[in-house]
Amino acid sequence: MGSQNSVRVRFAPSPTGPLHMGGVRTALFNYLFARQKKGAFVLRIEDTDQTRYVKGAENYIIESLRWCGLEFDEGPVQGGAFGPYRQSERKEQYREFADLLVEKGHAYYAFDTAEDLDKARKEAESQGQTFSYGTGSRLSMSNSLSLSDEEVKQKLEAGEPSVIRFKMPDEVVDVEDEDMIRGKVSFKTSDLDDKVLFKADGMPTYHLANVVDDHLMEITHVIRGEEWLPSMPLHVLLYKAFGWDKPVFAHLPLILKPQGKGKLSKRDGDKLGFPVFPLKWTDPESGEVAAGYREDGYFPDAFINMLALLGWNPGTEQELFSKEELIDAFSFDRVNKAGARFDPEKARWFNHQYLMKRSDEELAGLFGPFLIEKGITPPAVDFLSRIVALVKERVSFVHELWDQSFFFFVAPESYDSKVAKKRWKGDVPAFMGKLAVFFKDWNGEWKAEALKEEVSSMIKAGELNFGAVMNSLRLAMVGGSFGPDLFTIIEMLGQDEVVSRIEKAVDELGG
RNA sequence: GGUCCCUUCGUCUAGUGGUUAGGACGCCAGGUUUUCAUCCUGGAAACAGGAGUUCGAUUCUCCUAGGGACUGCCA
Repeated sequence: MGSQNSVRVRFAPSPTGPLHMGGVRTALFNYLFARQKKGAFVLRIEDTDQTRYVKGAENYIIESLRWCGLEFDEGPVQGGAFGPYRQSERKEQYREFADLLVEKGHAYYAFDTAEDLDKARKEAESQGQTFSYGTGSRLSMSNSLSLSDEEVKQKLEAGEPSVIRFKMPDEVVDVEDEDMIRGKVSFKTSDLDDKVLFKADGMPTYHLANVVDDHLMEITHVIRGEEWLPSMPLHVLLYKAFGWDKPVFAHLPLILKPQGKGKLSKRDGDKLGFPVFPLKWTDPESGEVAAGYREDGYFPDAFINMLALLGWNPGTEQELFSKEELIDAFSFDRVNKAGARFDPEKARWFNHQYLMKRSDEELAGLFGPFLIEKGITPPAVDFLSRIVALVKERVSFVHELWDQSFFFFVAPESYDSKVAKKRWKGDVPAFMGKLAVFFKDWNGEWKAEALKEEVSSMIKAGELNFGAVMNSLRLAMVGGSFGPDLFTIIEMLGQDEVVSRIEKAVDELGG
């Protein structure tokens, strides 16, 4: 076992495309556990299937985890004492372990072609059954158990393609394991088949590679998705066959789609308009683009917080957790067994909470590029920060700041007709003209409070409807019935701009 | 079909034999606000069904139903 029993966990994705948010959550739970136990978090790339390799996927995975703030201690980029960290680079070692199993009588060679297997499956299917390569059928297939030693030797020497299969015990035994999340889980070997461990192309399958590497890398806890639960007994048997200590397993519940049946997929995101991937991904083959949380404006800590609460809860009413708090509070016995439906609305809410926590200065800095995109030169940081402070509680994303604050940068181009119809009538238009003059002639300090006081007394003196005037004035300033405190806007806009906007409104809406 | 896993408000969930079944998101209503948003208050909303065990089941057991995963020389 590992030196001084320290915890070592790994996240072992396959570089077959962008990392799904479910994968990110798996990485997160591994990370939280490792950090809490002062252990190591390892990234291992499971690229034993050359046919499914997708260019850029590994990079994407690494960048995604970095964006999420899940830094690992060992991995393909920075290396470590247990490298290499790509299975393709560990290729040589697997054959010898597979052979070892054959020697020990726990595995055997099989020569059946893909066509043979296909045929067997179809045949079984036509009889309403499912073909299983295992104790009941292996003697009727082509392998080192059914063939004579001579035949086997001949085939092997002739270089005939062959795979190595695990030999399930002939006697029925119960394979049990204590899962950190599910407790006791048990399978009967009679229900299991002889899985391929080593492929004809010279590469191991996931099952062999994962067990060998987890052992060699001294992984103490295997934390992975529930989709691996059915192969748990095979892995347990593999550890036993090798005579190795097995790690502790934890199978995480799945993340389900917001509506309908099944697990969350890319299609759900397209359909309901939310990302399924941490980062934007452009498929190198088709050029198809998939949205990412980062590009959609989510903060990484909000994303992580939301993910952590999907399947785990602290048992208290706290919902907002920093990464450090998560590390501290996380526990497998508070991870749910049932799959969790993803709720895009709540994801939004999390982001809103995190946006509110950000300082105005930081948000102003993030807002700048959006202004430039609109052709506006961002004002000084302290001024932009004041604007952000006024509107940030109305948005969930930085990019939404524009819709709530555009009027600080440009005069409204149109006026909400419903508001105009309701407010801009009677004595109001004429009064607006007076207001323009009033503001123009104002000699005092240009401050919200003083201006408000003056305008209020003017309204009273003229016996006008307070709401109608205020809303009309707002209409002139922002173009509608929204936005922060009116006189704060007026103060920030400045005397000339305010006068010009009122004149423009009188011009367009009538005076 | 087979194997395994799962089942509390629409959703995420608390609950570990006796609770008015709690919180959050969303939704609705009222209040605050010159508007909108925030905020505050309130509201509707759940133990899948059936048998047991028990003085008493959301909680324990079994069955049924439903959901999910797996069932590749993919991971």
